[in-house]
Amino acid sequence: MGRAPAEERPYHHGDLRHALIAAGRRLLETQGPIAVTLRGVAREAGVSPTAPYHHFQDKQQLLEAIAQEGWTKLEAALEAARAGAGSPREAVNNLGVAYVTFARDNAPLYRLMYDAARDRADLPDPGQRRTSGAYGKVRETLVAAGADPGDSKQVELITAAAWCFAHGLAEMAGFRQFEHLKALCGGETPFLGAMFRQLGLMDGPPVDRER
Amino acid sequence: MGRAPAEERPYHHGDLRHALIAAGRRLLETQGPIAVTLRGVAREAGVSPTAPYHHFQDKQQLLEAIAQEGWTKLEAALEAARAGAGSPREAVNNLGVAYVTFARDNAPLYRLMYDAARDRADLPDPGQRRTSGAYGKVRETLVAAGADPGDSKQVELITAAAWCFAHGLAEMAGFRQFEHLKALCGGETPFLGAMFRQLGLMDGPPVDRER
DNA sequence: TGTACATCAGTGAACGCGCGTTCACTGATGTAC
DNA sequence: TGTACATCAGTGAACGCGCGTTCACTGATGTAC
Repeated sequence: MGRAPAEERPYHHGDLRHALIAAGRRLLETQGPIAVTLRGVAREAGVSPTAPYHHFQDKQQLLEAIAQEGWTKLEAALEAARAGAGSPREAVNNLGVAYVTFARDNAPLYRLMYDAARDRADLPDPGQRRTSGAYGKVRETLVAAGADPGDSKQVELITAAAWCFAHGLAEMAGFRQFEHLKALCGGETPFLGAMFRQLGLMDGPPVDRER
Repeated sequence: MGRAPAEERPYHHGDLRHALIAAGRRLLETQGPIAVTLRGVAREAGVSPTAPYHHFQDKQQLLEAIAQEGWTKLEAALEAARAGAGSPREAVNNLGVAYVTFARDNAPLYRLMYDAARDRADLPDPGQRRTSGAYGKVRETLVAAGADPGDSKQVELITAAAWCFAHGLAEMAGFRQFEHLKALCGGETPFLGAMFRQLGLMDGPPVDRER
């Protein structure tokens, strides 16, 4: 049952908290969201059904921890995408593609992230932390690509629009209806590029702000 | 328990199928998605736990029927919004606002609709029925507003973009982070208008955005 | 250094619960003759 | 028109299941003296 033979496993796990989060993500990806139960996660981690209570108050907190780790992963993926861009313009495109790619590669996790956020009516980081967090990264990148930092309302509008669009695209891109369009565009990535071009974020005057 | 006193209710319900769908939607809105169980729906309809089996093969089919009715309602809302517009341009805006409004006013139903669709990897109508259905309505309206009907790839791109954007906006608009921005815009509806304007669908004839 | 003891991190049995579904049934309805 | 009978649409008891959570416990670890 456990991941390691029982005789090698010490009584004290060492880092059960993270092991439980990892087990939860594993179940999420292989069995889907309904498999992520407290008992199921404990089972997957090779531990008794009550062990998780030493690390999480209840099931909800375990789910939140899994979601939180998802946001951290997403943030890292966005940072990597932005860092690899040759220009601010390219950074915006890369960010969008990275966002949708993350959502598609980790679909059940992505959904859990938003389910947890919805329960609190709050995204995990934007708003509070204005510069860090995934949302803040998008805003920064859009400003670097030419959004007028003096017009804060417009910056917020354009950031919100980009975020909503990426989210909608991420949730839709799995539907079969879009396969024909993807083929017309010549593949998944060109399709995403073409879609983001509809948003027109990158069609402004070519203002370059090297940092 | 039942909606009518037991002594007034005949043994044969008459239209239990629709009564169950209505009961399901009622539970969905008042108790949330986890309350929508087969037994719970039967209870809410004032009927024994096994009665639904005479109308639905299993729980999944009941959920699908609830979702299907949701799509029909959405379609009607979009049609009404389009019909009330003075110009094609206005129709596009109204359609977007109506979509998001529907999603916000029927949030749990809206989510169920997409959950059911995701299980099949298919939206319920677009693709197959090119002109009818909610998706087809959006496409028609965009063409009427100036999209070049000869460029079918561009029509599909713009329709997909509009749909994804509206969906993303619908899912995001409930988060607290956007309240400040809504206030800046002067309310919910102006906010939605400003957001849709970011998409640029209504700012002149669709230009060739290839660079 | 050794030891008593508090604390931490597990176990395993047990609980009550509501679920989806099956089964055999019964009451109501429609129809052929 | 009455009646036998098939069919339809409900009931209610029962099933096995897995869940979240509680409880009292035990083994392992850290620390004060």
